[in-house]
Amino acid sequence: MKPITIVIGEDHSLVREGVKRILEEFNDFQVVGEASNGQSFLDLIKSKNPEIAIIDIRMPILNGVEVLQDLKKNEPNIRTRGLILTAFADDEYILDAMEAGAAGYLLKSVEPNELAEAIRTVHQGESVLDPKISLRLARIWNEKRRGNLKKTTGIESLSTREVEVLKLAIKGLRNKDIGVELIISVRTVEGHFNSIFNKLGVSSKIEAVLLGVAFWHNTSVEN
Amino acid sequence: MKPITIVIGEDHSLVREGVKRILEEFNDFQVVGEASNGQSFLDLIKSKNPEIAIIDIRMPILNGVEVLQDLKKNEPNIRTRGLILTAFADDEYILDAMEAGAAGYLLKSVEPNELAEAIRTVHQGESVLDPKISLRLARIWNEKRRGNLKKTTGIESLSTREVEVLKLAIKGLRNKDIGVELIISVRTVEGHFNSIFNKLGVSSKIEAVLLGVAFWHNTSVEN
DNA sequence: TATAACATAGGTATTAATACTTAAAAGCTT
DNA sequence: AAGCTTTTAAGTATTAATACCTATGTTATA
Repeated sequence: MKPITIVIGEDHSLVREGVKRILEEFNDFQVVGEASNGQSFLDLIKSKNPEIAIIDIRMPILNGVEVLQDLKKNEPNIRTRGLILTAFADDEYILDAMEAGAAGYLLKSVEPNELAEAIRTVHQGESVLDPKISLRLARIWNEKRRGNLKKTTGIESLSTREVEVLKLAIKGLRNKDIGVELIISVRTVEGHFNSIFNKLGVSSKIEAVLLGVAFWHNTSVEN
Repeated sequence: MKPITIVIGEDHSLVREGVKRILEEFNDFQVVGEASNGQSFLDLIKSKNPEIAIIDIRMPILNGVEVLQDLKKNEPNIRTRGLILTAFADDEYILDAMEAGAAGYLLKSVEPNELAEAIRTVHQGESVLDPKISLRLARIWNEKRRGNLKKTTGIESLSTREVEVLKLAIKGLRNKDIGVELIISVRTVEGHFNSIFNKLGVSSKIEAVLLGVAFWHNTSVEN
């Protein structure tokens, strides 16, 4: 029986080497390459054409999602299946990764055996999603598909336009510039912020921005 | 020759198991235990009394620094040497960890051989510090010892009062409330922000707050 | 001791942001 | 078709923030 060929993209050497050793203990896997940044990882996948690519999202130069997007866009012949393996359950990344064609999304808290099972599942053409994040994904998924559904809490209750506005604020833009960016009036931007404040239960842009940052960045599942 | 006894505290199974396998390849190391949260890690150290404890900072229940602090405070007989191994170069943690008696501070981007060398060095009674963060630590160290020194870049160039002001802004307070909190006039707060803007090269509180958040929270060295 | 940075704060002027109201077209859901 | 949320945006009023400048006492450092 031929082993499943795997490449690993992960910028932390220790994690990368560790995962490699874990996988090598299973005799149906063969690690055929590893990379420590997104660009060289992309090159690696193109040259080795492995069956499975284990992808860390946070990598220098190109992140894991961008690697997947590039493959989807430019390399229709590459049939490597991407399995995201990350420390964070970052909502945006989850959705982007799935849309970019990721076959699975796992957290680094999975056990070695679970990882092995996930690889085999993905190799057989199915998808895997870490139970810890499937609920979260379901919510975003519905939101995106139906436009909007009954929201529950905070950031997730914002409309798409409100999210756009808030994200620009998180980049440091002031209302006027947000308006220019989105080609709408400052007054409209102000109006959006008014809704945002109400939905988030805050009363200043800074508070809203802080909630946004906490939600979209370093959202550890443990917290 | 007796191997060096090691325990590992790390909440991500995959990383924990990976590090364990890496260490087991060296015949002068012996992993005698592992834990996935701070509390059980603390218990493990007390019961196994290993020579080296490899500690992830971000763990559930108790974080790595708290584990070290507890040992220092309550267990003078435990002579385990703590080696911090983390994905982030979080300034506050670095300093706290060193003060709590950490014998070393490494990033997960070290190579397996470097980790092994670090363990041996620490075992011989010396300290190790990842080169990527030693510069940063030196700066904080001086700052803390001498009160304040010539700062160079960004956040680190802020005076203590300016840091206080900015941190309150990061909690979402507006200038008036920051003044109330610090018992100074709003005008003074404004003045401080003026200096902060100049030092950080920005022109709004939101930008300053964002820089502060990036600096004090999830400050990945790679970015 | 002299210089520099800090922390304090007021003056003045301008711009930005927030609060609240109203309104109208667009797109869904029921 | 009626009802709902979005997205757009203006009116009006008030508060907050930013940009300058000046000034004074303190503290630290060369």
